[in-house]
Amino acid sequence: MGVTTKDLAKICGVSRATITRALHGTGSIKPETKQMILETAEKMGYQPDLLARSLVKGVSMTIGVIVVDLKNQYFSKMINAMEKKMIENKYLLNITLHENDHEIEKMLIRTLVGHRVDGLIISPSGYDQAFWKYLNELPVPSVVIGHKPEAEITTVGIDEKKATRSAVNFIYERGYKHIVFVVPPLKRADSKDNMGHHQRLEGYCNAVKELQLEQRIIYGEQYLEKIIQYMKKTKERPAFLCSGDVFAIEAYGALRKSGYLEKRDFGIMGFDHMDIPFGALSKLSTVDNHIEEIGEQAAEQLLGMIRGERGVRHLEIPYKIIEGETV
Amino acid sequence: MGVTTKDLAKICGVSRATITRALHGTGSIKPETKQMILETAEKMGYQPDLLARSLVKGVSMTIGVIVVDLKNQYFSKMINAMEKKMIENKYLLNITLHENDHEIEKMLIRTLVGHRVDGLIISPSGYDQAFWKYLNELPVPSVVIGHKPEAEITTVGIDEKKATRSAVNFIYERGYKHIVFVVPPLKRADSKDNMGHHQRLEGYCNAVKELQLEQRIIYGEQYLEKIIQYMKKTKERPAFLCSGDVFAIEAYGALRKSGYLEKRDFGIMGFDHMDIPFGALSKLSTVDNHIEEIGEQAAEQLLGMIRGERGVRHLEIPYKIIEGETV
DNA sequence: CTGAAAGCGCTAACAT
DNA sequence: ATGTTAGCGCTTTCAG
Repeated sequence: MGVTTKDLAKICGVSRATITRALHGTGSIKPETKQMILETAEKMGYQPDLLARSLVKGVSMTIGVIVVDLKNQYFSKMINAMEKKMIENKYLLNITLHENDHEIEKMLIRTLVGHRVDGLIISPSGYDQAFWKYLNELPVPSVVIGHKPEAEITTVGIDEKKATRSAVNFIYERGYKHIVFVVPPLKRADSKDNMGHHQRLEGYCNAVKELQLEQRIIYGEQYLEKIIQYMKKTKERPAFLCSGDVFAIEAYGALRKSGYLEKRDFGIMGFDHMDIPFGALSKLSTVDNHIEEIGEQAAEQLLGMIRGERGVRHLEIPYKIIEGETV
Repeated sequence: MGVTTKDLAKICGVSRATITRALHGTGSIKPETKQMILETAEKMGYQPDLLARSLVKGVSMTIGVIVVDLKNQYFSKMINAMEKKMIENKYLLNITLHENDHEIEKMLIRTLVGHRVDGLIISPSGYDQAFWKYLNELPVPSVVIGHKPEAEITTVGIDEKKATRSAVNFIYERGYKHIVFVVPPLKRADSKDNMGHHQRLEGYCNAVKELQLEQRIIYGEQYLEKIIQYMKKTKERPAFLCSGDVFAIEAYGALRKSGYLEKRDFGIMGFDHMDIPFGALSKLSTVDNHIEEIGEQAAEQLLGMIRGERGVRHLEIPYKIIEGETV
C-alpha cells in the first residue's frame, strides 16, 4: 500500500535491519545514517504497518471490549473512560455489542481473539461458572465488569448489595417507614441477566429484613401503573427506591402527573447517578456507582495482567450516596 | 500462540495449502480429505489468525471511528447503530476519541491507518478545506458525519439549517411571535467546532428574517440565567428553541423553578430527540435528527466505498419534527 | 487433487 | 556499525 521499510532500504542504500534500528533507536547505529534515514522516512511519509509488527511481536496493542449495547449511558460512559486510559498506553479499543445474546457474545469473543487482541473487557450477558471457565481458558487475559467476588475471574465493580443496603438505610434515616423497591423488566427471566439488578434486589431484601420493614417489590413491564395503584391504596408516605436513575425519573414523572408531590407525598431515589438532565424541580437522590472509575480501573487491571502482573482478583470500587432533594 | 495451519498440516499429514483449501472450500479438494481436516481443526480448536490473514490479503476487516467522546448520547447512539451494521458485515470497529483536539485527531488517524483499517468514519473536531484534503489523501476511504454539501468529501447527516427553519416555522404556526434561539457554550470560539450548532444558528437567523420576527439569541455559559432574566423583562409569551435537548431540559427546569409554566408562560423546543427520560409533566417538543440512521447510513456508505463503488457524495438523512407538548 | 515456493511487512538473532 | 537470514501465520500462484 504505502511506503515500506523495504522501499526505504533501497532508497537509503542500506539494509532493512538498519532501517528498523534507525526507526526504533535500538541497537547501535551511526548518527548520520540514522539522521538520514529518519529524514527520508519523514519525506516519503513512511508509516509502519502495525499489523505486520503485531504479527511478529505477538502483540496487537488492541483490547477487545464486549458490552450489551451503547444505548445505555452506563456503558458508553464507562467505555469513554476506558478509551482514554487505553489510548494513553497506546492501545486501541475494539468495541462490540452482544445485545444480551450469549451466542453472539461467544462469536464476538472468537472474532476478537482471532484478531489477536491482547486482552478482553467484558460485561457478560450471563453469569455462570461455565463462562468463567471458558474465559479462563482463552489465550488472553480478561476482566469482567461487575463485582462478583465468588467468580473465578478478575472482576471490577461496586458492591451492589452493600450499596443498595446503604440506600435503604439512607432513606430510612430520612424518616420513611415504607420503602418500595422498583425493578424494571429484566429482559430475560432466567436470572442470568442483569446481575446488577439482581444483586440490588438482594441487598434491598436484606436491608428491609434488618430494619424489620415490610418488603414490597414492584416489578415488571407495568411498573409505572403499579406505582400509581400503590399510591392510591396506601395511606402512608412511601419511598420508592428504583434500580436505576432512568426508571426513577420515569416514576417521578408518572407520580407528578398523578398529582403527587415529592417529599410531601412520597420519596424517590434512583441508582447509577446517570446525571441525566432532570428537567424537574428537584435534584434526584441516587447512588453514584462511579462508572467512569470502573472503566478506568478495569483498563488498569487488564494492562497489569497483560504485563504479567498478578493483579487484584476482585476490585471493589467505592460507591457514593448522592443526597439530592427527592428523599 | 494457539494451533496454526502448520500444526494442522503436520497432524493431518498434508501440506498447508491443502489445509487452507479445506478451511475455505476454495480450489478442488477430495471430500474425505476436507472432511478429515475440518474435523481435526474443530477438535484441536483451531482459530485462524486474522492478523496474518489481514497482512497477506491487504484487508483488515476493521473500521476506524473517530468522534469527540462518548459522554454525549448523540455519538454513543450513532456508534451503537454503526456497530450493528458493521458486525453484520464481519467488520470490527476501532473506536477512538479526539476530545476536540485536532492534534489528537491527526494522531488517531495515523494510528488507525497504521493498523490498516479499511476505512474511517469521522465526526471531525474542525471543518476546513485542508482537512478534507488530508482525508482524501489517505490510503483508505473515509466518511464524515454531518451534512456538508460544499465539502470535498463524503458526508452523511441531516440538513441542520433546513431542520432549524422547520422548527422555527413549527413554533411560529403554534402562535408564538417571539422566538428565542438558545445556544449553549460552544467549546471553542474559533467557529471550527460544533458545526451542527453553527448551522442551526444560521438556519434560525434565516427563518426569523423570512418571518420578519425579531432575532434574539441567548448564547454562552450563563444561558440559564439569561433565559430567566429575559423572562422577567419581557411582556410576551416567548418560545425558546434550544440547540439540543439537553439544554432544553435544563432550561425547562430553570423556568419551572422560577415559577413559569410551559405553554401558559412560554414555549420550549429542543433539538436532537435524545429521548431523555424527562421526569417532567410534558413531553418535550423537539427535532428528531435520526442519529441512528445516520450511523447506519455512514456505515453503509463506507462499505460501498470499500467495495469500490462510487457512492453518494453527500447523503442527506431526513429529519422529523416531534410535536411534543411544550410548544 | 495436492505440494512446493514465494511473499505480505516487520523484527530479531546472528554474523561480519 | 551494518548486513544476512529466518520467521511470525496465512494465502496464492504455479507445478506436478
